[in-house]
Amino acid sequence: MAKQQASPEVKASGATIYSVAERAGVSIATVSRVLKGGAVVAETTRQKVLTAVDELGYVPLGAARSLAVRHHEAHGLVLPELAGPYYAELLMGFEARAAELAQSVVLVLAGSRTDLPAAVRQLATRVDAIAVLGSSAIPDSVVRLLRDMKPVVVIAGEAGVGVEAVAAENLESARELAGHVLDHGRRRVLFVGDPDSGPDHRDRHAGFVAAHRDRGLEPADPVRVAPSEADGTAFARRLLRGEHEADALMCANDELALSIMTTLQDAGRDVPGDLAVVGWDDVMTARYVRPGLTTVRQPVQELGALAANRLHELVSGEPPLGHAQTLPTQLVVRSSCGCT
Amino acid sequence: MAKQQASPEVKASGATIYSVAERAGVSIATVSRVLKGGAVVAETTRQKVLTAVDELGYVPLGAARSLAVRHHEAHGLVLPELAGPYYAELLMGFEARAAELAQSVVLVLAGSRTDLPAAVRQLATRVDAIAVLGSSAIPDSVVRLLRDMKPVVVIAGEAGVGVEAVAAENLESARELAGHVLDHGRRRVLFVGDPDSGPDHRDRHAGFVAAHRDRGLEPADPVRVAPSEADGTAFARRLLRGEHEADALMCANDELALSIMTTLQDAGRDVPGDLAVVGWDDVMTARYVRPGLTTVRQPVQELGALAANRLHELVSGEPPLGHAQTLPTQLVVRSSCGCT
DNA sequence: AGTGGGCATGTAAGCGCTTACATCAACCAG
DNA sequence: CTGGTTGATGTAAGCGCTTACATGCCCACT
Repeated sequence: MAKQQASPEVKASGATIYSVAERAGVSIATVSRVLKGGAVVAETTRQKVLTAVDELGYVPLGAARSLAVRHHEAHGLVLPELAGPYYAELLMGFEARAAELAQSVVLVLAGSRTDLPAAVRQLATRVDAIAVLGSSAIPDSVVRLLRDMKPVVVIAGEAGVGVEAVAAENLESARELAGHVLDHGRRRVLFVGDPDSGPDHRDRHAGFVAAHRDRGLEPADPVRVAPSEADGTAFARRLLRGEHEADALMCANDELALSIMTTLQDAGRDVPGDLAVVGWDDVMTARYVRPGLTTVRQPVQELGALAANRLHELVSGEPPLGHAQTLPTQLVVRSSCGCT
Repeated sequence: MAKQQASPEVKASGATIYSVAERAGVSIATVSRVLKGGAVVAETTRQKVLTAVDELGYVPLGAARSLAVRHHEAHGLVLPELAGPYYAELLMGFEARAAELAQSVVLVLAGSRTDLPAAVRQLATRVDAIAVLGSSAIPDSVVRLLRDMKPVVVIAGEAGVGVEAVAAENLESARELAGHVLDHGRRRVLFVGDPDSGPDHRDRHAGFVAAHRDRGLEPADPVRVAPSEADGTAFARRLLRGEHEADALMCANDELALSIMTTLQDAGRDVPGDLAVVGWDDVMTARYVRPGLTTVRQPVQELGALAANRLHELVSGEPPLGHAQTLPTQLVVRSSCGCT
């Protein structure tokens, strides 16, 4: 019988640092050193180890390493869902920055969990720090829960004791946007969206109010509508039925604005002639519809990256910031507001 | 001096199963049992433990558990990026199913990695199985690498030795879509997209060819264009300059179709009068543009869920399927194809 | 030749869990 | 009473890594 030989087709595993060490004829410490790199190892030894790793198809067990070094090298991210471009972009920015920092990202979508507290509790078990989206879809209680387990940063939400926040600017840009609409001569502009659905939308509404006050005008009460296509369409129908009076709509996000605008157009209304419509987010569709949707662009990816970055700094022991970090936004004027 | 007492404001950690056991006056085995549930523990003991857990703010260390039980209870997912709704939806479906199966999901975006092989190698270190998107953005070498480390399923890609595949149907629906366009009387239809950018687009092109052959027609050569907005716009400009001749375009995806369609319209061309345009994916914008974009809807979320499911079955020791699993798609006829 | 200092490697002690097995008390049947 | 059950808990052996420290070797000096 010839000497035994590992068949290369075998799906690996079973190989541990011990089997590698044995095959290479060295100690496990040496294997660990060559795998990690950076330590002094003789070149010939290194080669022997690398060969053994290869032949055995050795894949280190992350859990063992994590246990030994006592951290996970992973960040958690909790988002409501991924419909629409906003969260996806946020996630891209987050993941990209996390990758640079050599952190894995483990994702939890609140929408698909029947037991969110349990899900985040279990998330906390396997990451070093967690970013959460500040949204009504993610109750405060969850943030509090997280907070005394791991470092937490809230995205587009509010800072609190033990919780940092990063956000895009809302109030001033909303004030600017609403002002822009009012300066077109519109006098009955409605805020469509729910100021209570999160600090983000609350601030947009606050800007809406401020712009009116700036001009000595009295703002109308907000029309409370969930920020989704379906709810936008439903609102548009009510508008068509005459249940609301308006010459302009400032919507809490683009999905709302777009669904409303097209529903009105399909019913023969002229936008912006009869009614101006503006949104928030600058989603892809905003530049494809006619008239182009006037909206506000947020640096969403940067926001995600910033969150990942703060998480890492927090984990690395940097002191928590007392205040929220805010990123500037940009008014994108197209034609739906009445501009030509 | 009064007895020492833990302040509740302290950010936890440091607490281990040992400290909990000590505080509760039991052994670590008992703590483990109550935390895991399902084992016989006296009610009074359970309460003592729970109280101690609470007071100490104990968060179990996932790595330690993983090491002891010898699996991660996590699935990896490798996607090219997250721009556009396709991948985001896929991810949603994947995450939702993974959640049901109590698996964490750790995400790797190829786009943000300078060293993808290293990234996936390190991913393999911390998950039990991995789903990869079959795309030219993710080289085959990466899939092969993964394959002899962990169970792998390729999404919208090809099965191979040791690699399962799940996909949405492409060929027949493409044949149907192309046939639909041809049956409108169009005789010079161009396939816009790159058949080599992945099995998905390759099959769509194959369907395009088949539909021509079905009718005794000779298909034009594909116009090789990357499936993105920018490349679509560039192609549209070439078309306007007369560099291509066509009365219909079958685009590899909606982003391409939409950017081409609006560029043509902005230049005064009539769609579908002068030129019919159809896409693939049924993104949100497809129903907002005028004319509505005729396209094909894929069950993207289900595809993600299916992948997560197979991963779990594979991990649980079920035998690999020899063939790819295919989900049906649905032709969505609007007006851009020439229908009224 | 003797000695000290690097360099390369090995030894072994954890890291914080799970779990098979051992123990022990309480109880019941004989 | 005694021995066998049963139920609740404890004991201790890993799981596969990292890393502080110990060891041993080779060589340059004196």
